[in-house]
Amino acid sequence: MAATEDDRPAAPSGEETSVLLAARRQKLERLRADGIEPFPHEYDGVVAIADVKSAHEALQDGEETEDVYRVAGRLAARRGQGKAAFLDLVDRSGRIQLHARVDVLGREAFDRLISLDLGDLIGVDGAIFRTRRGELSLRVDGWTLLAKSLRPPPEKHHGVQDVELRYRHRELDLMSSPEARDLFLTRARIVSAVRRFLDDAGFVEVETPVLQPLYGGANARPFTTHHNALDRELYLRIATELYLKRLIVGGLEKVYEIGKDFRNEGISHKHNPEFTMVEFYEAYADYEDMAERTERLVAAAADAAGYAGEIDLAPPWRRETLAGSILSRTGIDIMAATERDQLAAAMAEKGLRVPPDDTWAQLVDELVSKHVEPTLIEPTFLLDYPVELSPFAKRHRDDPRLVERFEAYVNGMEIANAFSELNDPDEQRRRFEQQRRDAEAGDEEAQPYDESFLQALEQGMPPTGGVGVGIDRLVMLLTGRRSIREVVLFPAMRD
RNA sequence: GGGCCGUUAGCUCAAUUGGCAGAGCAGGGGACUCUUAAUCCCAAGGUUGUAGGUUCGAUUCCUACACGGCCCA
Repeated sequence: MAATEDDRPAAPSGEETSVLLAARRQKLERLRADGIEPFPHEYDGVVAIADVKSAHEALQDGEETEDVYRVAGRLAARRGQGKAAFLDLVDRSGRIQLHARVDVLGREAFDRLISLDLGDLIGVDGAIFRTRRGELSLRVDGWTLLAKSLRPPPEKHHGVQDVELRYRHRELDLMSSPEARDLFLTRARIVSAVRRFLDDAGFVEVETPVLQPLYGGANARPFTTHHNALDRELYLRIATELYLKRLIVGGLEKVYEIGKDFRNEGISHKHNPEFTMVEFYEAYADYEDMAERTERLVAAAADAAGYAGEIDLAPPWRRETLAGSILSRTGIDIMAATERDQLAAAMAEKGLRVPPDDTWAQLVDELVSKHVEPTLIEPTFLLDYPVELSPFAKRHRDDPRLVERFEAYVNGMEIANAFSELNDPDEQRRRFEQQRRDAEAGDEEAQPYDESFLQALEQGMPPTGGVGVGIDRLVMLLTGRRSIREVVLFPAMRD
């Protein structure tokens, strides 16, 4: 009968889409009806697929063994031949081909195996062999359903391509993309390497508050939240700096923290509102010492990541003063043009854009980010910042207009920031007062006045060097990714 | 915040000037004991991001919005 407008089924809706889901649910119910538990509790003795394969690389084409293994993972593909079938099983370490044969398994177990859905999780006992075509495979002697999958997996060959879907449902990206799995395993190795490097150097890992009565330690706006029982506002930290320095006051001497900071600012390829930072502080050290530690830490992380990029990260890195870098790129001497209008005039003379409301410090920042940063491809320390830009850094021993501070740049991107830490409490108090004036003048990123921190400094803090390294950016650098969202498992997304 | 691009089946992608919205994978039925993007046969799968507008007719043109990407600030 020819279909006409009138016999067409009613316009399909969400229910129609769920034909695929209904088929899987039906299989689930069938399994239960047949007395098979679709979600068993355990499966002991599993071996990584990569280990199974590497132990038998020497097998000849067509050679069979009775070396049996137990593997487990997700069913990724199926190629049936009627009374035999090949299936691909994927675990975190890799993929292995399974060979299911009715004469080995018996009719029932065989039929049940090949009627599984792609995406189902199974465990397999079997003997390793190499097919006549040369692929290491496992002959399925027995198998167990470990978890029924009730949703179809991503496309078998292309995986998830839609960027939005990859970010919102990273599990789909991970299950379908070995590259995605490798990336996040590499990220984990980088974090481990950072921790190991600092542990080995005698640093103590600590944890300081994420929820803070007062935020500080960076120029950024915070997220605020509310504590119900205390009925008060709390802030999510923007940095760990001030608490870590209190631990230096307390005598822990070398401390570090790896954790999330939260900054209430725009999202870009270099910025996620929550990001991972390692900060480490070392008593009796200055910023020069910290520069050496930083370049060695990054080299250690690069080694752990198997970094093979074009940029040479081996120490020692290039060192350049901030003022010198601006002078060489633009011909403007910020140490000569020390007044706001002087600098603005110098910039105008060179034909550079001058944001009319910017302060002297903001103009310097503008010059650096526009004209210097993009040129810093090889790893470079920019040294000696204007005091106005650095409320927690100690004055430069040779020039009172500067502080002893560096930012480390690689591939045009800032990856670290460090100071000889300001430990004179009276000087710190004056800096806070300046910040308060900046805030009153409308600077939303100015530091709040932190009396508690000042009291800590008054107890006496040894000369100290401190560094913060952005872990996400380090991972970007070491894995060659252009967006922070690629290296964060679940990046911030709009609803 | 501005500009450009994108959004079509569960997934990956097509669709001529504005003229019946297609394919591959996955899923359903069947054949197949060395396949590997397995193959072959059959059937099914759609509110084309959302809301409007123009038109006899819109996936296609226009407006707004949402989400995402790239570039700029």
